Amino acid sequence: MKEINTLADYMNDENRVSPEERQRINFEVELIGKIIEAREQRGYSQRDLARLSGVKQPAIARLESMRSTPQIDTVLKLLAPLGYTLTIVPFEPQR
Amino acid sequence: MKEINTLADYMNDENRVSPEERQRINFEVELIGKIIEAREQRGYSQRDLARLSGVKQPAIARLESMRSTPQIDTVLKLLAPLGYTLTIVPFEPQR
DNA sequence: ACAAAAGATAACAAATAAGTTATCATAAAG
DNA sequence: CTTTATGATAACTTATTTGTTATCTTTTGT
Repeated sequence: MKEINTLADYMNDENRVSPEERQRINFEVELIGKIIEAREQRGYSQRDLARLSGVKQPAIARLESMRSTPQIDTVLKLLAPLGYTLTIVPFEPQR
Repeated sequence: MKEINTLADYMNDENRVSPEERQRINFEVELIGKIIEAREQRGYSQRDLARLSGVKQPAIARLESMRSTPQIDTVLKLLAPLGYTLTIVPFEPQR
């Protein structure tokens, strides 16, 4: 039985987290990070971004603290005023 | 008053659809198209993809006919077995 | 010390995505 | 013609997101 001490250990354990699931979680973390980073870089408060995106401040707060899994249109509404969008790209499950 | 005859006319009318909203709708259409296309290219039925992704067949059918706005994790679950994922990229609202 | 702004959160309602189960119509295959 | 596979859909439940409104705490700036 492999020792699991950290979250990284857990995430990298093939028997517990599949490459697909890891990819998905990584993307979600990256996405939230990017939104927070871009928002702060532009000097926007959550309320500013709420006004610009049409998504309400409590929803932004929930999302930024990863207590919800947003719908795709919510994500795009938030990214747009931050100067980002999403694209679909090929993905090789790295073995 | 500008004449609106087709959906394209409507979508391209700056006074009705903002660049951000157009971008968002374009992405969602592209996404659905890609999922259908990739699924069929691989010879997968909706039931096949349901088994591979963990998303149920009725949910896939609703999504493919654009009668729902999926959550981001649902999108990623569907894209993974099709060999795709999402990335965040800069977006210039074209004037 | 005070005021203002920020992020977090609580509590509830409204909306909707997703699961569940079953069935239907259609098309393809035998 | 019958069977089989497929996509669509119906009906209902469950789970979750989002909106709404309000408040709280903390931080920042004066």
